[in-house]
Amino acid sequence: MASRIVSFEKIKVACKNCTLATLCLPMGLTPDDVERLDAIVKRSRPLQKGDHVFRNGDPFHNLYVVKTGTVKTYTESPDGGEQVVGFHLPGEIIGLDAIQTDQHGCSARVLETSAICELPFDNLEDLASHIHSLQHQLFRLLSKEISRDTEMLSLLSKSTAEERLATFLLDLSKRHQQRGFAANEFFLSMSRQEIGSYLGLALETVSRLFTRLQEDGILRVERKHIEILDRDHLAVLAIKPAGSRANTCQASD
Amino acid sequence: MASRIVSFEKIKVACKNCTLATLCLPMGLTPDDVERLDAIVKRSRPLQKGDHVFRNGDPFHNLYVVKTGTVKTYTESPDGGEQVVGFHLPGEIIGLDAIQTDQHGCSARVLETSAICELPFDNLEDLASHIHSLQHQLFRLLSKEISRDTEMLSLLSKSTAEERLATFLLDLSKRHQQRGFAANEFFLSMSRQEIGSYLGLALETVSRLFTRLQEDGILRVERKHIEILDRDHLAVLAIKPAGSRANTCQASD
DNA sequence: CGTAGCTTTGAAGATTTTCAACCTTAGTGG
DNA sequence: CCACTAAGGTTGAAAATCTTCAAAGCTACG
Repeated sequence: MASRIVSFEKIKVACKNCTLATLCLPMGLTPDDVERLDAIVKRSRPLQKGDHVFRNGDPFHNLYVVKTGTVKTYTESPDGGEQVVGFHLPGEIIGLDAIQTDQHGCSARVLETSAICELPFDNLEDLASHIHSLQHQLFRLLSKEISRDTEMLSLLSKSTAEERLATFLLDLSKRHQQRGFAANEFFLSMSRQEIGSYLGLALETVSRLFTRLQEDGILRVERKHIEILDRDHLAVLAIKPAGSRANTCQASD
Repeated sequence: MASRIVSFEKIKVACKNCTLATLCLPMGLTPDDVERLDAIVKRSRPLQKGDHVFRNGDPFHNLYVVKTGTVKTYTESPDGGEQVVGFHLPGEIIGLDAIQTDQHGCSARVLETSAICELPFDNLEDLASHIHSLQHQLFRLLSKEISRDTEMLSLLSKSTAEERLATFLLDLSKRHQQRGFAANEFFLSMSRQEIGSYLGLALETVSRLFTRLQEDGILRVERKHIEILDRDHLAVLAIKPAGSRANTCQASD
């Protein structure tokens, strides 16, 4: 009983191997459990820019953890165009939407050379039914993804182009920071077009906004390199755009 | 072993009591399991139009199953406005996004007199770690919610007002049908404003679109009563709006 | 019957998209 | 080493869609 809960440090070490920080950091796992979790993780070869992690329609076997690099997930329009539905940074898990159908409902492609780990879901499920805290952690993980999507949804249905881009940049910044990178300076691994697709804007609109934010002294933009100069100002734009265009209902009571 | 898997019929009967068709129908549960599942469900009193199921910030204890009626979930803007993030029909489960934070991240209010069941999540989790198929079903449930959100996200970032409304109506229609109601004729329990908020459109735009779809012979609209007259045409609008405004990327390979 | 709330409709205004041209960067091959 | 090309990015002007503001109509409910 005394050593039932392993220290965070030990978990971190164990997880450094499996890149499962996301999964196992906040749990109380025994060393034994960690070992078993570690045993089911497969490290895949590094993927090159443009390679697919999985494609829409592929049978579902694994969840994937982004170890390094960036992954975009997207759906295809009937006319062959891509609709970006997410960008995924190191430590994030993708493929969660496929559990339901046993088929991947979108495609995932790496935006730069990336390392991706595989998590065979059947094994994970088995393990979860033995390790209660792992089960709980998985529920939380799925729930978190739902929260993220809901937030994004709320963003897209409410806001102006400016608010969308500001929110997008702050979100990216936060995620970089959580992963131990600089909060106010980072590289965009995606193109203006991909950002536009994700935010529901034309690529020209994205470009113009970058220019404007730079003119206003809020950002420094140099192609894909972004520096946030005035974070507070950016945060204001993210909440209330210049001319507040309100699609919200006034409370009815 | 012979009677390990209970028949669908028996499950249906058991579930009629607890409105858990969504949860237990596709599973292989023993009669014993069903009983245990049934035992943790609490039937709440009927809620009146405008009552809250839960509010943003409430501590998370239960998931909720809509038994009859309609529920809207929404977040509040700083300025007091409401941003609708979902409409929920009988058989659907709400509160899934709160697992992660132990707090509800949005509010839920019924749009008409509704019956809502409570599912204490702690109990559900305990049960899931004993019943493997229940665990699996819960994972699927959460995954499905993610898929739904992703689809919605894809819709909002891509499309024109017309495409959004057409998709919205087809989605509602499908969900009505799945629940055994008429597919081409139903009542909207939400206002134009709420639809607009959900779809990211001004309420006037929604109203105008209803008028136009009626003029085109695609719908019959009479306040909240909707009849779909030309489903195929509506489906075309949902995929490719009149003047295809494309925020999609052309595939780069 | 009258008021309150929702819906419809019109016209003006704003934001965003589209089309088009041009610029920049990086990579390739002569 | 330089010119050339392709891809991505920027910028401008016109066009379209959607929102906003305003007013009037309809329904329901007390």
